[in-house]
Amino acid sequence: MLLRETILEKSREILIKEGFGQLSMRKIASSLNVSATALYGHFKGKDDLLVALIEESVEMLLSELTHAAERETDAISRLKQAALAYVQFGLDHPQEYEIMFVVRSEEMPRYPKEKFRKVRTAYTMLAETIKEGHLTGLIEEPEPELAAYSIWAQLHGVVSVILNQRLDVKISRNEFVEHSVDHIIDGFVVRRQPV
Amino acid sequence: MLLRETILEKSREILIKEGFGQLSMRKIASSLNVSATALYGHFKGKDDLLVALIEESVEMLLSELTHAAERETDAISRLKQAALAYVQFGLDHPQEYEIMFVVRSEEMPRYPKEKFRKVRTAYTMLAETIKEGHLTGLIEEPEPELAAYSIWAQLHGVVSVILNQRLDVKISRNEFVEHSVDHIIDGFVVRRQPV
DNA sequence: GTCTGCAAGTTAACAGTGTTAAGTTAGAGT
DNA sequence: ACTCTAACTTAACACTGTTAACTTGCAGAC
Repeated sequence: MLLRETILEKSREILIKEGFGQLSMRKIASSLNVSATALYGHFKGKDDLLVALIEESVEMLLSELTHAAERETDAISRLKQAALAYVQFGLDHPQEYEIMFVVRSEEMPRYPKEKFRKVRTAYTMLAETIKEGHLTGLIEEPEPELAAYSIWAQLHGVVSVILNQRLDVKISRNEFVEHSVDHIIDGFVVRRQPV
Repeated sequence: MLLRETILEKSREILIKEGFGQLSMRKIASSLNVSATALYGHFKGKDDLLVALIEESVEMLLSELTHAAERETDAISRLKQAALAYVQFGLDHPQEYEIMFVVRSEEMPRYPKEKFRKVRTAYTMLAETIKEGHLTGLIEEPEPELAAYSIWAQLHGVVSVILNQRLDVKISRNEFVEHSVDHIIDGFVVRRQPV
């Protein structure tokens, strides 16, 4: 019996091992010793399968973000740990990150915007933390939601540049990440000691 | 006579009108009333054609960045104008931006990293400006090249999030851009007046 | 003026993609 | 025992990039 879960498992395996470009319905099917059309009984199409993979990946990411944040007490540390965890997730799971944030909805006409809503949940966590930091006076930011999107975008940029191998080989990856995350987060923080 | 230039022109037309996903060798060829294989006399393959398109687009972007920067005198204004121009270019030319910065080199096995070097020239401009601002004491940044990459990554994130339609509809695009660019650039600026 | 060589195109074909339509098959429920 | 249905099959369509082999027209050399 060919279950939905089995297909997803094998798909993720191929995705991780060979990358998104190599993930084809026929390849998934044949590696399960099954005809390609068999998959269409469990998923409406490749888009549908991909969305299922994406939703699983979002769960993974959210769980890691929550984990990273809950170890800290003050809003700023939480923010920074979450940011670092976000970047780390991208670097540790490049293929998963790609299907979540790089694969354009345009390539998936049948799942336009709504299905991607869940992807956005990542930023609400940021928004909450920022809002909290604002209330406790640690962060000067009148518009937490806007700031959350802004922070998210900037973190996404950091991950993208590394994953797309656009970084100069002379630049240390770790230094780059630290420098960027510091810059992204500390910009929102009220200077703790006067200059 | 079917010239290289004509192919590039038509390719760009299709790219802009229908998007990267719709840009196929056969479509380019047939819209030029020519067989698909004819293109292979002028380009080694689709990768090669794409790289040619990318190089043209990089020229466009660099010219706009230079233009935006040279209107200003101090390093900070130049930096901010260049940053705004970068984002604006991305929003004005989404398809061109995509082939430059989103299409992964993994999808183009024959043009691994080296051919993408020219894309990186954008950041050297930033590095120069930062270095200059550092010398004149307006910017506190001991590592201009690292900072340039960091700024670039963050700007790229801002553009990506908008282009991939990941931004909430309730968030104003202009506000988002302004907020983000301010945050990205001002973080490097020495506070002009004490708090 | 004929002949050669080459550049620029052609058609046919291969291997791959997502997807649909129609047919089979095995097993559970009545 | 019969029917219905879920899960699968093969065949086919319309695409994709790319290669090999063939044609055609034109410029330059003798």
